[in-house]
Amino acid sequence: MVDVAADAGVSLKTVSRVINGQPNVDAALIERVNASIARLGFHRNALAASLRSGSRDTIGFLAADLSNTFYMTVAAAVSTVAIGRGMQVIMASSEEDARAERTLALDLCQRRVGGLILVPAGEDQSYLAGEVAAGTPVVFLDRPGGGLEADAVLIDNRGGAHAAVAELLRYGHERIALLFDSPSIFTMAERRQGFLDAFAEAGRIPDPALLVSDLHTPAAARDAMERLLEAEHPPTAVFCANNRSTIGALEAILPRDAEVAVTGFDDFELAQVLPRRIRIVDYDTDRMGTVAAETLFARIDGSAGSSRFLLPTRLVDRGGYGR
Amino acid sequence: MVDVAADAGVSLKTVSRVINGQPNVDAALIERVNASIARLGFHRNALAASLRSGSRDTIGFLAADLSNTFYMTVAAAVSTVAIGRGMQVIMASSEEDARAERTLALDLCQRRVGGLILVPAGEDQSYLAGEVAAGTPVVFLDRPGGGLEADAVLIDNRGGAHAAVAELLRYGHERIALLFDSPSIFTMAERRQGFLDAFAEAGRIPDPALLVSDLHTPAAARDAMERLLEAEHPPTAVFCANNRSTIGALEAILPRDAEVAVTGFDDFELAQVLPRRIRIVDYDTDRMGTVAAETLFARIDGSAGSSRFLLPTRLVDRGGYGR
DNA sequence: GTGAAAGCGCTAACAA
DNA sequence: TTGTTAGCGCTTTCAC
Repeated sequence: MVDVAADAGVSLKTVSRVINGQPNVDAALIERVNASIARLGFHRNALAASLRSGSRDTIGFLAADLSNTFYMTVAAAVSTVAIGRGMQVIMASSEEDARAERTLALDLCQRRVGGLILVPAGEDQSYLAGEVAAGTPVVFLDRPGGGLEADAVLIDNRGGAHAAVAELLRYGHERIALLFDSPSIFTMAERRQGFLDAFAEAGRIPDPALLVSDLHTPAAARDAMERLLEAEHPPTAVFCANNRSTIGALEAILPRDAEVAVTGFDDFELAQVLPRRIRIVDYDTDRMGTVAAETLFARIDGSAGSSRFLLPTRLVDRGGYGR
Repeated sequence: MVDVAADAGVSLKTVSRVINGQPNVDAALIERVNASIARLGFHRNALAASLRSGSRDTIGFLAADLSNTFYMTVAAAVSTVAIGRGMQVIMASSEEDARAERTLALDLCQRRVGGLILVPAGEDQSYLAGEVAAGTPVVFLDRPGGGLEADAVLIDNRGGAHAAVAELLRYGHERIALLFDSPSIFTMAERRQGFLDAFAEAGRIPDPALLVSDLHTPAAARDAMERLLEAEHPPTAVFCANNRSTIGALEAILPRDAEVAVTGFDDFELAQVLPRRIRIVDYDTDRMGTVAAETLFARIDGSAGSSRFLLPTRLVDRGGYGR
């Protein structure tokens, strides 16, 4: 910038004004400065600007698992909102590791992000208290954080699962299987609770033999479903608590054309072209990202308090062209 | 940092050394400094460190469409490599707009990213020449850039399409439809060329009535496929140049159980549970991100020249439990 | 409307 | 092993 100023025969400050489009600069000078900028191939250093002005022009997005398209979709929505505000998003992933979460979150804060959207991998986020107090707001996404007062944007996991299972019970299903991942994951515990709520409400007791946990992959869910189908008293319906479970269950059910009603939490690509009709607990992933970003920006802009958003779910049909 | 130094009764530089884990500091001083850091709740400003040292600790990833899971998967792989090097990824998307691409790319450079992985939306990236010359390497991803000497990591679109269509021809298909998006998109033009190559090699001429372009959505592909099926001379096979086309074609074919062999470019979730066997031109998306990131880091580390990686494809079976 | 000087928070270079 | 000084590139403050 010094060189540009010298080249254009103006002061540093005038160059700064031109670069930042500030008013009260003579049109002729603007011309001259711009010419010098072009001639010298000058490129402003946004880091230095940020350092001096104290402004923050990025936000951090810390997912739990970048290979999960769900978080990616949310990240895309967050990015759209951020770019609309002239900010950009630094993206990282804890890969479900609490230590990595902590390291990355603190690292993002060191980079002076204006705020942080965080999918907690660990139980305790009190390590961020200092940052929040120092003016870096945090919004929890998908799971509530622990040990830290902050906004949270969640899906109505329990309500969605409850509605899905209540429907199956209403249709007369007595033996409903539940396929899910580890109950230590917040969303899984909530969805299982919704399942149990529906049974309790109907005055029924689920068969413990039909509840299968720790299914991390579609293949595991497929094997579990096959075992259930081959058991003495197979289920007449199955509730799959995430899309990996649903896909696995279908891989077991479709080839043998088993008589099992399928309801799954989470929509997925191609659910439309399935040969049989299934029910899906759907929600608006984009909206989740948008709400999280807007909440964060509201905090950045100084709004106080902390709130918890519970995004609604709805039961929809998928597939079924064959029937 | 001044406060920490004062609190610990040491100089600024000693605090700096402790923070950066530099050697040759007395253990007792390290203790004292760390105690002061904790007491004062000090947080290092990575921007200032970066400004002074000239080091760069982020890379930019500029996708063309964040809602496309393909780019997200690549971004995840890039992020993994970057974090392994202690760097982080700033992510943005041009949403297929050349002007937005330019603005965002230059903005990332102003943020002093150490390098840029770019999916070109426009034809011409010569606007980055200054940045590249000034030491910000660029790697093109998925599409080659224009007007700029830089590495590119591409899929073997043409070869993959050629192999797929050659196989269909070998199996005796004469009337093969081609469903694809806009030929102005590099990958689409290449895949179409592969299709034509296979015909030329076999000494055949494709029926122009069976080549349908500008299918941006599964719904458009479905409609196109329906029209083809209802025409006087329907195709006996279809090659779908991307997964949106494949999904749309299946939505038309499966409900009427039409006798059409399906081959598609790009794998997709749930391809496994399709009721009929299809062929897919598959490739390693993760590897694409890894190669791009590693190429970028090699340039950052000073390797010279520019190379073009052509990632291989392979033909695989999907679905088909029903037959 | 324009410019000079100070300083954001840190690290490099050099000195002790 | 520790400290001093200068300065990264920019914006702020305030004077003109």
